[in-house]
Amino acid sequence: MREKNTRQTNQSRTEATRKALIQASRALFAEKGYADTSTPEIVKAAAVTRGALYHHFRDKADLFAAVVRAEAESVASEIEARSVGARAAAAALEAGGAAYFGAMAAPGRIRLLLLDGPAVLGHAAIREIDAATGGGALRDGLAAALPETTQADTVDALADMLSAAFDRAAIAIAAGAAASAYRASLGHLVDALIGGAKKNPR
Amino acid sequence: MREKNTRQTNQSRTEATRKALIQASRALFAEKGYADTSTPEIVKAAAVTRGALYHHFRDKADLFAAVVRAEAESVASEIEARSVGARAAAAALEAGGAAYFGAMAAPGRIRLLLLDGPAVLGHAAIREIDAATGGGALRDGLAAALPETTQADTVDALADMLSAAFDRAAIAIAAGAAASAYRASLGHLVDALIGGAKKNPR
DNA sequence: GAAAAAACATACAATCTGCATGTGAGTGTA
DNA sequence: TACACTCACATGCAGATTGTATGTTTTTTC
Repeated sequence: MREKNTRQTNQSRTEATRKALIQASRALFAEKGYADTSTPEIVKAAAVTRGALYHHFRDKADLFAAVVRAEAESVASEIEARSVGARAAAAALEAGGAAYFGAMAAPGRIRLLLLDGPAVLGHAAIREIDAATGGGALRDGLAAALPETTQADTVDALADMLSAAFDRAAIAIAAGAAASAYRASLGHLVDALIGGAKKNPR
Repeated sequence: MREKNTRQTNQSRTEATRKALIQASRALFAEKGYADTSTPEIVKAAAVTRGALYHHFRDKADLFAAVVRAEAESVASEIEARSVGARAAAAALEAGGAAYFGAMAAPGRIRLLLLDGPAVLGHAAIREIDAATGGGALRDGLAAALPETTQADTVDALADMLSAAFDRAAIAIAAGAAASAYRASLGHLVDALIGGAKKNPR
């Protein structure tokens, strides 16, 4: 008589356990932050033991990294789904920006990706995750919008800083600032950037 | 026979203890990060007991907040000292930016102010600290450079995002990126912003 | 100069993290 | 299909950390 958990392949067991841990911890990390979320709490929510956690993940930070990676992928795919179309470069940038704000409005994302992520994993790691998921989109869009004579490292730097501006705007909006002011300023900024670059390429 | 610590006023005792704690913990927080710095470690470096720490500060985060405040004040005063002169608005922004990069090059500042600060104290608290120290300078400089018709909340948003761009540039440079590319792009961006705004105010 | 308050000092309870060690369910192999 | 072996957990433990509760020693006040 072994009705429940009849027969399982090792792979499916692993997948189920990892998924349970990532989902449960994502909710807790998002709600209370990394530091205030304990591993006993996580495994309780995931209906798993601490042994399982430390079998699949090196430590608490490693589990957190998996959560952040998954979240970054979700954001990237949401943006991609929402910003199809938009042929012209400037319009594409605006559409991508709007999609980004929409995606970052999901509860907990700002804390996961913009607050705890950099502090726990380091800026370099976050940068890598971002590059591996949807990070290149902004850079490519910007490169398309700027004159071809623009140097590659200038585009990189510009894309990086523009990305930071987007992040800050998302934070401000989430904190209650007027979204309209930030959206307007951002459009303002992108227009100026593209327009200015066209007459004064470096 | 009590030759050392002859006679002390309460105020001087408090000042000395707080200073010792803030200085010692600043070094440790900067080097190893907030999470990896323990209070026993801090009080040992400060030659003080944990009792003293918890007498003067509510908890570890409260001490950290004091460190961050002091650091923000240092940055603000350094920038102010370095960027005197520079009358024209655009030039003042450039000078202020250069001074900011210089100040943020001091070891540990990026971690304190841009990584652990927001994660431990929250974005709102960091924002407040920034506003209380040198945060207004960029906003004022930008307001002077933009046409007077620009709406106030647009200036605020623009200043906020520009500040984020500066922060990101400082992080990238500290991580080994080419400072020249970021400086050039930033000048590029500021010029475009001011130029573009003049012909297309919102 | 005694009482009150401030500035510590010490001890303790509650957690938390990572690891070491033990156990049973899959898997490869002959 | 039996047997060794690996993988996926489960449990218990050691060390460390945080905040607090409770003394003790200086200052300060009356």
